[in-house]
Amino acid sequence: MEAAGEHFGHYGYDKTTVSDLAKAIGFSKAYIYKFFDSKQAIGEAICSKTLTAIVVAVEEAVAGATTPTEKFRRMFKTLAATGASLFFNDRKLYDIAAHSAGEGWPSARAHCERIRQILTEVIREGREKGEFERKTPLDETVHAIDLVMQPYVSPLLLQYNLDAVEEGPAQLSNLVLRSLAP
Amino acid sequence: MEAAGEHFGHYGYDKTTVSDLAKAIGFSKAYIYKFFDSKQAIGEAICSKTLTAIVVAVEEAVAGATTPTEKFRRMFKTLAATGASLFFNDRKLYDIAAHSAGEGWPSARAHCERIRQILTEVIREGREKGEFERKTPLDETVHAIDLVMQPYVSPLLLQYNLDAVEEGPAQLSNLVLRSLAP
DNA sequence: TTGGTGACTAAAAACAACAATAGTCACACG
DNA sequence: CGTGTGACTATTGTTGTTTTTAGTCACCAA
Repeated sequence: MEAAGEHFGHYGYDKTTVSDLAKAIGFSKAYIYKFFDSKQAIGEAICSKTLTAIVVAVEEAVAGATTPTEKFRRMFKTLAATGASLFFNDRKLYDIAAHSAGEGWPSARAHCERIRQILTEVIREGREKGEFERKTPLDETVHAIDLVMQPYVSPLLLQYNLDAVEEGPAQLSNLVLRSLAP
Repeated sequence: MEAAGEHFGHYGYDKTTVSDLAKAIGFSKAYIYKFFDSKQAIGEAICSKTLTAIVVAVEEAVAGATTPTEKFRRMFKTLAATGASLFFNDRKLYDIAAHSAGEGWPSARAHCERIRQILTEVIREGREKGEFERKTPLDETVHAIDLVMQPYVSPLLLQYNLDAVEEGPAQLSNLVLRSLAP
């Protein structure tokens, strides 16, 4: 896993062979296939790791805020910022994540699902505290906001929205929060 | 232009040569270059034509509604529906439009600009009639809603949102309209 | 039985030789 | 002088060939 992170991050997914990985850890290629079903499985594993880092950053940002309103703002902002940072600083890893999202790999699906869960929790808390309106069905609200965030959640879409990564989330947060007003 | 529409729509941009176009209209290839600076220019021209059809459909949908609220709903829905229809029925033309958006050609930029203008007009009218809130600066409101619609406006992004093309616009319309409530 | 491998194959990538194409230009015709 | 073109080139795409590479398997050693 460590070696894979190194190599994928440095040379990219396509340019690193399973033999390279084997050599790096001093074992034979065949042995690697005792632990991973395929090269793609290795890719998914490190993709998961990468995306989990984003989720962790988002969770920390949310935990660091007090009101649900502020939690939502930070959540959205952090999501876009860490995603963009990944794009600019670890392009090779980003490309794997984008590919993963494009192919609908489980790792990418899980990531979207996690983000959605965090969002649901923030909204739920906001409703409980009376900060957000309660008329619209929770599912509907969450789903709509999820759609709004999608361009910044999915690595596949993020790359087309990099120019809006600074202002976009803030402005969209404002819009969403107006729609959540009781 | 007619021949280009035919050929691009049938065989795709890459697979039709400028010579094909010349042959189709009974002139030499060199003569075409008296009217167009490059093959890309021809592509942009028919791309413009394609995207204009979408704008026209949207304009008609807006004109057919009475209240600004309804105008916005129809605008969004029609935008996504005609875009998706282009994708499924004229895939080759869609691909040109997507490529155009990806490369930032003027034709695609102009299209986004037109959509934004229509949106601005709808919001402005809604504010005048007291249907929409007036506290938020108009520019900010429009820009944020524009960001929300982007995944359905840009052919480049639309292709990744085809699964949400049925429900998405309706749900996002609801969200946006809640945010516009006075 | 658990930890580990070299040797193999089918599929895919890299490459090189070749063909097709975008774009130009000097020039012909009325 | 306006309408139109064949012939040319640099570049891009295609095609067929050779190398790599993902993935398997029978087998070895402790």
